[in-house]
Amino acid sequence: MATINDVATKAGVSTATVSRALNGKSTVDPNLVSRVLDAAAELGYQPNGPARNLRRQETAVLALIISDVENPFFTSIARGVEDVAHAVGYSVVLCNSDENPDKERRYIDVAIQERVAGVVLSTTGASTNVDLLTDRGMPMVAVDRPLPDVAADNDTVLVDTRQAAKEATAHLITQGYHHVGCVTGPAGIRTADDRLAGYRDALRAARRKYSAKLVRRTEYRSDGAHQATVDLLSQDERPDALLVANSTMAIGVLAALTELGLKSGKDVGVVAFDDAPWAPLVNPPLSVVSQPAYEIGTVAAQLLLDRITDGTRVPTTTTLSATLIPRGSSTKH
Amino acid sequence: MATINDVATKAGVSTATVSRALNGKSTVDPNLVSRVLDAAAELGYQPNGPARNLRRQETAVLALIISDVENPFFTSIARGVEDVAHAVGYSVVLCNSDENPDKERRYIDVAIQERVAGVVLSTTGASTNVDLLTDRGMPMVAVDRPLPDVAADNDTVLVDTRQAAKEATAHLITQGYHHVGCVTGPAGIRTADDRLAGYRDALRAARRKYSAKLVRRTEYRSDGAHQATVDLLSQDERPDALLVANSTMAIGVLAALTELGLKSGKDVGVVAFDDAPWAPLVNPPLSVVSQPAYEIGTVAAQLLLDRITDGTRVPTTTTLSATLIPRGSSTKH
DNA sequence: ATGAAAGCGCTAACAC
DNA sequence: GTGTTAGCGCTTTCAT
Repeated sequence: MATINDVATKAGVSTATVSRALNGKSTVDPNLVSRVLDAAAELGYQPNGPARNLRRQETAVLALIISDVENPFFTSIARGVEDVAHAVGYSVVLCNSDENPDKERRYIDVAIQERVAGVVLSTTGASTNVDLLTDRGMPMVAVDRPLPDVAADNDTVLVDTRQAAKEATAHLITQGYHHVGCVTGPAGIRTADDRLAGYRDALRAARRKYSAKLVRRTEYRSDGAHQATVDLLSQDERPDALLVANSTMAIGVLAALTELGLKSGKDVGVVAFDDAPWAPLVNPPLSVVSQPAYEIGTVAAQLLLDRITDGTRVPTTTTLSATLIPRGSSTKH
Repeated sequence: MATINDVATKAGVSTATVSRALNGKSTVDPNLVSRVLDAAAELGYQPNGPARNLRRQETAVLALIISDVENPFFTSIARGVEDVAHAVGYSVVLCNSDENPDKERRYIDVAIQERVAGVVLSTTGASTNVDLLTDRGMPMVAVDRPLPDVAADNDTVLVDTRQAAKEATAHLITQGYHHVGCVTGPAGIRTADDRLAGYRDALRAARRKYSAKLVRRTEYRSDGAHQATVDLLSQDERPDALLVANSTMAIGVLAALTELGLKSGKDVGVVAFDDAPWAPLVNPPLSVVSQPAYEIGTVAAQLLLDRITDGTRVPTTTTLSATLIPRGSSTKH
């Protein structure tokens, strides 16, 4: 593969001149510039990234570590990050941690080793090595889920998911459901905990008693939620409505209801987090809590880029709000 | 950030020994090994990837260039690629070309510049620079869509989408629909063309006449399909069934039917490509052509890794088959 | 404005 | 088994 040396020889100039011409740095004689450009084109020259990065001690790539590429919420974040990054010449590498602390750890190592310019991280929260990042002053921003307190003191972009969960639950209560239950993610995952907390807030505000029997916690996955729903509804004390913590889970919940011969809305009120594209299509249409995922991505990317250029700026926490979109699945008729 | 030099000094050995100890190459005295490991741990040493890659002239990262991160079909492919790659210590960077030739071109450049070990590409097909890849012998495999003939002669993993489209259309005809229409992607995108071809095959086999009035081609997006559906159904000669080319489009089609007060299955038979997780949930459940997306990914990754280790192996084309899953949306009652 | 040369951090010959 | 050293391809002083 052609190197800068080949180009220099072909153009009859020094490598320094080639470098300058190609990067538009300092001033180079226009004649030489075009000679260099021609030579480069003829040789099909493509700069060697690793060499350049090694020398410059910097890269124009951001790492985005998320927990599930198959979840539309995270892919929307990804798009937001990408759009902002690309606009200023950065590339984004997407790393899928699969809600698995080991994979997350591994990707953090990769990010450090590849000396990426910064990372956007949605942490699983459990015993990871985020401190590796913070310790060496790697620019980074946490999204969707804050870092464990130890690390703290970094830019963060969150959604006020607790408040949203409270509103969604209150909505179900207002709609006349008497025993609202909750299907949320594993303990320790911040969003899962917050949604549960918001759910409890609403019960308290409405003077309903909280019962652990109406709550299930499982992986943020369809099948876990499916099982949990069957389980919840086969008890004596069964819920007549459910707050569901994300759209992947909602699929499992709705499938379970259908199997059990129950109609969402009429028999069991349902509100789920995340406005998946299919939510309006099911029958009845699914009521959702819509999170500004794309915006999370754009804001995070912007913060990250800012921090890369100015490492001293004081860390901020941005909290975006979610909106309840009531549809048929939260009305009895 | 600590370098190999710091570790060497701290451990009282040469950098070569550190390198050997850390990489498990050749044999190093066990005592020295542990001294090195301790020193490295104490310093929080993380190897410098670019430096290593520059020296080794190789990287353990694969690039996966797909056209839509938000499409479950592609994210399943991504998972397949990832799982195989990770098992052997490779990282995967996901690049979203957004069905945009410019972005695709740009990502191909990035892949070359970063000297990735290989690339898995689902090309938009239009005037791209894939030849840059093939010209310099970059290991690569095309998925979902073959490369333009010029480039050719590389590993390819496809789905027999034409055959599947034919079967799906035949199924609709068998179910008693008389005027089957088709909503597919833009001309030039191979999968879109093939699905249309399969549709025509089926019409021919059933001795139905083909009418351009029953066909619409739009972006592989929900809103395009929405518009197309409204358009198709507001003609005099209107279809009573539709073959839809992917699940993103299916969302638009189903939304349009609902708006028009039409019931899928009963009023308009529908079969869509890709078994999205929500497909069984809509009412009636959506009949689909299920493509083995995850398997496309695993096969492609395996082929790519093979080729990386043995550049001389003769290129193969693997064609996987899709399966029709009939559900309620393709029955009149 | 241009060239010579040093050096980023690492690995792999090559010596010993 | 270990150390010395050259050099991967590039950018960037430092001269001129």
